[in-house]
Amino acid sequence: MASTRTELAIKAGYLFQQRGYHGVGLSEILESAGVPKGSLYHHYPNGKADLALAAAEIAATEVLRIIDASFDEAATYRDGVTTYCYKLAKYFDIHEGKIGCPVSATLLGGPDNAVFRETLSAIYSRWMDRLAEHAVRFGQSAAQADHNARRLFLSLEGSWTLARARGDSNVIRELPSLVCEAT
Amino acid sequence: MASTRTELAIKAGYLFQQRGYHGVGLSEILESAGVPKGSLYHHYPNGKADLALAAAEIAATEVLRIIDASFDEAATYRDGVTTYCYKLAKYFDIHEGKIGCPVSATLLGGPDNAVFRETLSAIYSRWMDRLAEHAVRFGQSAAQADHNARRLFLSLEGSWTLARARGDSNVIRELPSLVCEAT
DNA sequence: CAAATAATAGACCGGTCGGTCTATTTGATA
DNA sequence: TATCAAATAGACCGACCGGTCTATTATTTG
Repeated sequence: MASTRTELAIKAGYLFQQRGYHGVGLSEILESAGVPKGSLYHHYPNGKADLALAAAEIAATEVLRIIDASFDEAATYRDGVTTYCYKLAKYFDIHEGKIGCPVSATLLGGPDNAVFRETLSAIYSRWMDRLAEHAVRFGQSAAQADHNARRLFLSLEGSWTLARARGDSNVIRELPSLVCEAT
Repeated sequence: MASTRTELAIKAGYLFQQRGYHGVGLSEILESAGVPKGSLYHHYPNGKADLALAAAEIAATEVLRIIDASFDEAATYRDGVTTYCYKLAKYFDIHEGKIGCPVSATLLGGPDNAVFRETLSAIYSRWMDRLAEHAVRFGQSAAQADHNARRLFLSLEGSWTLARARGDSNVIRELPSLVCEAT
């Protein structure tokens, strides 16, 4: 098992993704991670807010990892997009369709804090930049790559929401044909 | 002023859209609407949950109205999309960039309730269907129309999220060039 | 081994949560 | 005007919230 500190952030992350920052109480997080309250405030002196930022950071990095894994093994840009969407759909299913974008529920639902919004904005930019890098690697111009990265990202955010509402991950799997021009 | 019942739902809606179902307390809703607690439970016997459903329904209808207003006065499908996005961006600005999709924060952030998810799913379908109807009206085939409606809807949901994170409504205004093929 | 530090453990606190309940006021109807 | 339901008003409740604090146990380090 990961360190207590990491374990807390991961478990808190799952819960935040399901029911939002204010929808989850500390007691539930603590119980889910099997950790007493003293440990939480030892590792995260600012409590819930710290924990949410850490959880978002971990989730954001995990998504970057998935992006790389998807595009590194791809033959074309569209292949990468397809693999990426399938991996995310699988992730969605594993969590019983109760989970949305790994960071938006945590950070947008949180306190009206500027730090939260800026962190979220930075994470989104990181994702889009990475997607664009891969697009460039497959021969797209910088402008094309940015265009396609943003298009994919925005649609994906929407798909996550629609998938949760419908309880159906296929919405995510259908994305490639929606965002990529017909071959 | 609208009836107490409607006023409550509207004000509650704005607050839910900003901070999610669990992020807003009854006391704040009551204060915002200038209504005592007794009235709330008179008009909405099931309390907060009822109120959220009513708020979502009102917001959903308002969006349909905006869709119609945008496409009815348009010369082409793309014109309609552009007007639609501009209207929504303006709505976003009016509320100081603190507001997201008028229904997702309210219903997805709410109780883990099946009714909430089904209501949300139905609202989304209504929006996409209406968008597709207008697309057909501009000469698109049923398949094209569905494709474009879903593409617009998903990107728009994403744009709302990104706009909130960045505090910038231009993300929404840039949508038409992102989701419509180059003219 | 001794001392210091890190980490765990959980009792406890004031405040706020959503919800209930009784009382009063308002407005329609006879 | 008398009656009755609709609506308003807000005191009150137990539960839970995030957070603080002290005590104890592990772990490192001299």
